[in-house]
Amino acid sequence: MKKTRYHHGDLKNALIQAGSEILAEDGIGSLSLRKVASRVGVSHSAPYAHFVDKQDLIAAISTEGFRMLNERFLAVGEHFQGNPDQFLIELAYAYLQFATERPAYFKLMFSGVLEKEKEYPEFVEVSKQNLNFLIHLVEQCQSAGLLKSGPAEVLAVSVWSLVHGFVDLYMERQMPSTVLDHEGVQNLLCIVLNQITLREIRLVPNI
Amino acid sequence: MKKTRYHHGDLKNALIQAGSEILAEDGIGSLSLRKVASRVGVSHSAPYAHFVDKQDLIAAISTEGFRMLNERFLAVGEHFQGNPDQFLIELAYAYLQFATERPAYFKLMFSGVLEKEKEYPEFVEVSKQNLNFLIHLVEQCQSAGLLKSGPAEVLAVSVWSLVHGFVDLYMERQMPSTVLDHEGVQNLLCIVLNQITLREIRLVPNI
DNA sequence: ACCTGAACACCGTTCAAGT
DNA sequence: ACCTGAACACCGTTCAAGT
Repeated sequence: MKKTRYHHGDLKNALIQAGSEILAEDGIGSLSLRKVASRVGVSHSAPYAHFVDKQDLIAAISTEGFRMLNERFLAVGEHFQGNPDQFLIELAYAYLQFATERPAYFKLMFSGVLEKEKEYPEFVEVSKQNLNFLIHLVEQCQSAGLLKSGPAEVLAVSVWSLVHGFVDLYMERQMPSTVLDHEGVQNLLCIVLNQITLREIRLVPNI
Repeated sequence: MKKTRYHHGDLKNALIQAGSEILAEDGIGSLSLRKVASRVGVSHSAPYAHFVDKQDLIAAISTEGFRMLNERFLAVGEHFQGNPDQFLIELAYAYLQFATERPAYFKLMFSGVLEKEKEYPEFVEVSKQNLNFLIHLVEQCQSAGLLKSGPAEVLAVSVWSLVHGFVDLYMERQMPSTVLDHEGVQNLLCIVLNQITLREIRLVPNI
């Protein structure tokens, strides 16, 4: 809020915000420290008072992305409580939706731009939250007879692999157009998801 | 072979080769046109006689990567002819192995570094070959009763999504260490793969 | 046809200096 | 404590000029 002050007040968050905007507008290739700095109206070296690195800024933006994905997961969770069939398909759909609506974020988060993620505790923390939510969801699907029994953690990894792989290949335009044109993305995602379910699940239009 | 000539002879391939080497040695962040040029001993503007862009060079290197992956697939195919159970697990393992042995290549190929892949016909061609091989393999697994029946193309997309997602998340260090330490990567990949098989398949040590 | 060298507009990062 | 400006070593890309 309080901008154009000579000490600015909250430059760190302003830089993260500006970085997110540049990412959304012009893609990952245009995300430079100097551009971020100039967008908030500070000198190109000002960011170094708040981030040790470009990597450090990227870690913050990436963490923000995982937080956004997390929010979508939680929204799905709250909306479909006690209906595991819908749970799984809506979670997958939320994943796909996030990727298509915020492609640059998705790319930043899952394309190894951030080199040493283990060194950023906030990043590790929010990643862990995402996985824990997924494990919890898998457990509910298991007790509803929708998924195989067995260690929920392992099954969560399977579900995540399938959904992430599908969405990633879709974003990379590696999905064969023959199949995409015929089925549509959402429908295809549903069919793919059914490879690991015990009962057939169906796509519902509303969220 | 004929180097240090003033017209060089085969600069285009030499640049691709040098780019591959830099990629393998120092990672994707160090891959610059200028460095590639200096490695083969030409001026920094010489590459522009053979590539319109940095993207153009990246397309060539990326295509090279898909060709390498293709070769590994074919090797698996030749080795395990008529044994669909081994087919599937070995294919997944080959995918994982390629990613771990050539992480920079894997990242380059599947991280959206190449912006408009559709504009590079060789890239499109080799991608198509990969998918066709996978479809063919899925058909064999289907007739052996290892995979669900149904359109092989759709199932191929499912298999690929699962394997790619697993390997990608593993490379991004998003796999929970709890499960990784307990199972081991290859074993976990096998367990994950079993989520889509009708019969249980097991990991075999040799390739 | 293929390559060079200077030039331009960008980068990330550092550091002495200012408030 | 927070920010600026000059400086350095890098980029991608262009273009007139050389062979």
